[in-house]
Amino acid sequence: MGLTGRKEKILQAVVDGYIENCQPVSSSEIKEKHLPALSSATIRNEMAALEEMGYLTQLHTSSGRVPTAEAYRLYVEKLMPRRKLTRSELKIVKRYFNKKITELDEVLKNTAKVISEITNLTSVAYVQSNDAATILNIRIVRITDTSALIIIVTNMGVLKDATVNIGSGVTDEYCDSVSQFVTGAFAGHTISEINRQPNKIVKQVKKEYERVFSTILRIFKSYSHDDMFSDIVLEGSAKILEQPEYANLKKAKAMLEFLDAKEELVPVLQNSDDVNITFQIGRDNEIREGMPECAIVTASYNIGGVTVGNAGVIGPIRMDYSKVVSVLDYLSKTVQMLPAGEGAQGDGTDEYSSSVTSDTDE
Amino acid sequence: MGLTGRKEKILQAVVDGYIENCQPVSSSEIKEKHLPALSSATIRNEMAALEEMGYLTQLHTSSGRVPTAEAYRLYVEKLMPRRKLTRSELKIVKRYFNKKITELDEVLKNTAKVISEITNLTSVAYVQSNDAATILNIRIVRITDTSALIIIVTNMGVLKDATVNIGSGVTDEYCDSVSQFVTGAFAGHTISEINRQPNKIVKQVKKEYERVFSTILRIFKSYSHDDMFSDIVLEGSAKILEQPEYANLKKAKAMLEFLDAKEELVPVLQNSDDVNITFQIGRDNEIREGMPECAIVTASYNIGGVTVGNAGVIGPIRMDYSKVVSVLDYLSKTVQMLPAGEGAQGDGTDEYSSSVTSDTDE
DNA sequence: AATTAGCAAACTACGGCATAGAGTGCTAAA
DNA sequence: TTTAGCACTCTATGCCGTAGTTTGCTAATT
Repeated sequence: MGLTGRKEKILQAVVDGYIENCQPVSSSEIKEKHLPALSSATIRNEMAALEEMGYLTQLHTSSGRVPTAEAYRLYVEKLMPRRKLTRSELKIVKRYFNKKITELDEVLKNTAKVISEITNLTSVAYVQSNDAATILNIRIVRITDTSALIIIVTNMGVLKDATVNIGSGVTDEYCDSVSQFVTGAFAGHTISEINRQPNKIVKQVKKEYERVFSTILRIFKSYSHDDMFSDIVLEGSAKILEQPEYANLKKAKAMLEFLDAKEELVPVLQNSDDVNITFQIGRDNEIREGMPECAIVTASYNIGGVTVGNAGVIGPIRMDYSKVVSVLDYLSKTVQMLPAGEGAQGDGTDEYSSSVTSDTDE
Repeated sequence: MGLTGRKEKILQAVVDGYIENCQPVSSSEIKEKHLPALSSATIRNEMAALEEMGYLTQLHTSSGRVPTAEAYRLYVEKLMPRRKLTRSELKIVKRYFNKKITELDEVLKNTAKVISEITNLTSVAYVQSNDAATILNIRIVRITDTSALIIIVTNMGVLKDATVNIGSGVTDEYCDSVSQFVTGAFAGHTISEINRQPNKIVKQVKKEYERVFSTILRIFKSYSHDDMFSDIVLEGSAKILEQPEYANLKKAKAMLEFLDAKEELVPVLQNSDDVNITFQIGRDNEIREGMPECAIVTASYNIGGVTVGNAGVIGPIRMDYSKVVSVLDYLSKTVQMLPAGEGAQGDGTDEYSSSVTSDTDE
């Protein structure tokens, strides 16, 4: 069922007004600020209709109207104004990204900080575990007489390094031969392929390579989708308390507890890969049970078509979606993430660094 | 000025009572629960004296007494009961530490979680940057044609690995020769020695090694005390809101903002190395300016006489110090941290794992 | 000299009450 | 279809009085 232009205008006015003040919006307020040509009575009638349609509610019979979650969904889809970042907002971005950034962790942290600072909401960023990486090379490096370091190089960067304890005296020659063997075995395959059917890919393993071999398999396992490894960063959790909807201590606590359990946030933050920005607006079934009422907006960050991570905000359903979208959009376009997969280690040189361009292009 | 035994008893009763209920303690309450032999009037006189001495205050003329910060300081030093962990508390410890733990990060996180869960306070743990580690070996491993990974092995574990970009085609032979050179240059020295006078330790560097060399120096720099690298973990920040003293939204927000700025927490958490447990009880000059009123109790964790990190709690001045101390004490004695320095990488095998003994020995 | 009973004074916490103000829905007129 | 006018509903706020708690002080007691 479509909305007439006037209803749309009024709905937008209510949402905008409520986002701004967190106060029920009255008919006279709308008349004055947005539709002076109409009388408040007419606007009241339209608002009553919008309530009938499920877009508005009242807290009590003599209060103004408040948008429903459905109204916000329509708002982000059609109604909301598309902004660019203001000069001062761009300054904030630059402040965090103009220096050389050498670690993926830092990019994550800074992204989250920028988002939180500009939107004044709690933000979250994380690197997605990605088992689509293809193995290029595996190196075993002797550390002590009995232990060695495993280095796995993929097309998305250096994966993870774990030390493995190899009973007796380890020689460099032994390491080289294991390196050759495992590289030969795995190179060219993606991690998910290997996880799915390790036996098919590798037919036979020499007895003395067993230990290294199983350790490597274990590392791959930790990258599978089921047992997701991911680095998650939260910024500005105190900002939750600035939102009037969490002024109630009980609600504030529920929200903070939700944020505290970082690991459990991951499934909630997952968004569909084909869309750049995902909205989850207080629809309970979409999100974890027992979760406090809130909205989550996330953007996925891609490198060469592959999603490497997500970043976004968590806040009350009444949030400034327009601003949030503009920030997420801008960052996803301009912050160049390191061309390395999850768990990649830092880079001591200047070759990779995040850059921010001066202009947005919407 | 010493306290008579009776005054001590009354003071202890007030502190204990206030810790338990967060309610001003009245003379009659003390009479009933602790000193039935005395009249409330006598106790009132003593309490007035304790107020005169700076150990108690009242919120208003007709309220009971509340301990001052000074009272808590005396309490933790002399008055408080020394407990052992209860059976159920030990269970919590075991729940987090009975599985194999392979990464220092995990130990940190679990330590913080245990502390937070048992004390019901916000806890914090961090690994101290330690530049006392001695270099054993440095390996340069070829990753791609133009880049290599630097692995630094110290007596405290594998330090950090950074990729370095080496302009033209990198061969394994080149890597080996660089490895030999830098190992020869640095092995046997501590990081702080190298940071202090790199030129004295290494006289001359071949032109083609320059790049790798400077990258390594930069890594060492990041471990110096000035530019501290440290991993800091916060657990249960939502628990702050359970404390009545932060029921006020403004105070809660101040506290959460303080916790949000993790980096700034480090200097606050630093404690004197020679003492096992350090108390900072609302003495403003000791702690950062603008900090909300709170108490911080930290324990330092040592391996072989070297402090590898700290862990503790942050909460209201009125906290259950007795319980806090018993937990910190127990953990510092029984959780065996990984024998690896800061920044050590994970360990894919079972060789290192944290263990928890079943009994306390106080 | 120390302790205690008794009592007035101080102060908070709470519930009830009345009032002001904001906003709506409805009806009848334009 | 729109609007003016009005009664009705509900919240928010401040005021007031009362009940209850705890203290400090004084005078009596041990």
